[in-house]
Amino acid sequence: MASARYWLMKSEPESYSIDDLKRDGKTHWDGVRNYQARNFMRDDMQVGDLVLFYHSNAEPPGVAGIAQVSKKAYPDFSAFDPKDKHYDPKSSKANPTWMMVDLEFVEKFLRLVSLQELRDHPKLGTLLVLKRAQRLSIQPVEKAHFEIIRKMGKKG
DNA sequence: GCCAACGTTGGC
DNA sequence: GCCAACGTTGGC
Repeated sequence: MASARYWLMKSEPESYSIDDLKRDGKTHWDGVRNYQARNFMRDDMQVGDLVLFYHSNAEPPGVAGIAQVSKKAYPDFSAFDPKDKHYDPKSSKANPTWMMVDLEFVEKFLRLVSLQELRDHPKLGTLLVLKRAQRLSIQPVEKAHFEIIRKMGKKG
């Protein structure tokens, strides 16, 4: 079995925050409509992979906590529902275009680790989320970077 | 609210 | 297959 991977996944806290995940315990990550992000979920995510839960479009934006992949990729049923915001008529049940994974809550950081703090950290230079206009909603993260950010979130 | 950057669409 | 137009993301 390949070793666990680490990820960063963005969510707008107004639609789904780390507190929502804490309340729910787990959730399905529906609504991803970007091929690169889908491929990460479909091809690379394994049960047990750890995820930095990132609040985007927030004040301030940053990493709010940690989640864990609890179910491998399966068809995103929100694409089949004409009433759903993320409905995609090109995706059929017989041949689904879009996939999702399930995430379960692991921990909420003692404090939000802001995007600015990530930028200021000397060892996080290649972290993808720091790149200008990096819009990808699911990004791979190096283990060393994951550990640094987790530690930042555990300090007051 | 602005707008740069980027992915997708569709005309040719 | 090119590329302009368009829609979306997301920091500021």
